[in-house]
Amino acid sequence: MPELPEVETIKIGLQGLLPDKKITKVSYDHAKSFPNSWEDVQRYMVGATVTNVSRRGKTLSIELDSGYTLLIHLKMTGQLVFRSNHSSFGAGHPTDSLVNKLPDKSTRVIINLKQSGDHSTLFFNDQRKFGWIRLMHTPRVQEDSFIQKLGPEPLETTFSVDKFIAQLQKRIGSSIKAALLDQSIVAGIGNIYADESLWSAKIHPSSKVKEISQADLKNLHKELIRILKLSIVKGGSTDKNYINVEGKKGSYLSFAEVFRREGQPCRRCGSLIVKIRVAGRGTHICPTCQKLPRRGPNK
DNA sequence: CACTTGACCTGTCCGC
DNA sequence: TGCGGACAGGTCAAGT
Repeated sequence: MPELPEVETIKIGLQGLLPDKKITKVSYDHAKSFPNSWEDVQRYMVGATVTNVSRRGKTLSIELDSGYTLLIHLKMTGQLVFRSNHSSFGAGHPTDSLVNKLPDKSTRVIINLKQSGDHSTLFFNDQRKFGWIRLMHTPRVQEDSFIQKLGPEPLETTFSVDKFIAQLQKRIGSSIKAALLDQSIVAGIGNIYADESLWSAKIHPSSKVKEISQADLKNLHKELIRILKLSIVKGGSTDKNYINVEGKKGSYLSFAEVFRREGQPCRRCGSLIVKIRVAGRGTHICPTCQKLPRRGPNK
């Protein structure tokens, strides 16, 4: 579910909430959502204080002063929601807020926190159970195979056009959509931002990487960065499940040009947006703006 | 080897 | 209203 802008929004939220809070209790049952042993959780997590929160691609890290780190991937339906139990702590939440309904049947992990007398709770909810939290020794996070495979961060200044094009050479025969979704090419792009950036750059998602001109790839690089930044400003995209740490939805989708806009007019040319299937994923395009490079229909 | 397709889960929506 | 099937933003193993 969450892609880079959503995870970044969550990271920013947690950065303002978690550091200096001490973990007092951890409740969990589903082994796949949180595979660490009860003993390890007691030893390295309970009693530890949060020192930092960071993001790499779609992965979040919550660093603890015990020398351990919680590595978190939300996959499709994961949510991290924070609730302060201290009544004078801000205005609180509306009574019908999702925040007040937690825990619920999708809650996989509950982390209780404390800071100078103020109690709070971080809920990890995940309807489809694809997401995970892993407690690991901090020095080993960088060597973790999942983290190691990740490509460059698209919002870092070192992510140049040349870097982007060089990365894409690794998937030269794939469709550009499959290449964008490959986390080892560029970290953090998912279905929404792949579709949106390809529309902006007027590239058909089924185009093979090798068929796309340098000029178009250069443009795609620019549009991708622009869109990711814009989405972060808008608090990310909420299609069905995504909410931030306060339980609030993101607003980027109201700015989306193609994603979930099938049947509606393209804002550039007026043609109706259609939904097709590329790289096994639902894919939204403007059939007029995004033409396949020469040769007939795709596949 | 390069690339594509299911499987992992649960919930929802759509057509009959 | 009920039921079957398709589909959902991610990733990896298995398949071509």
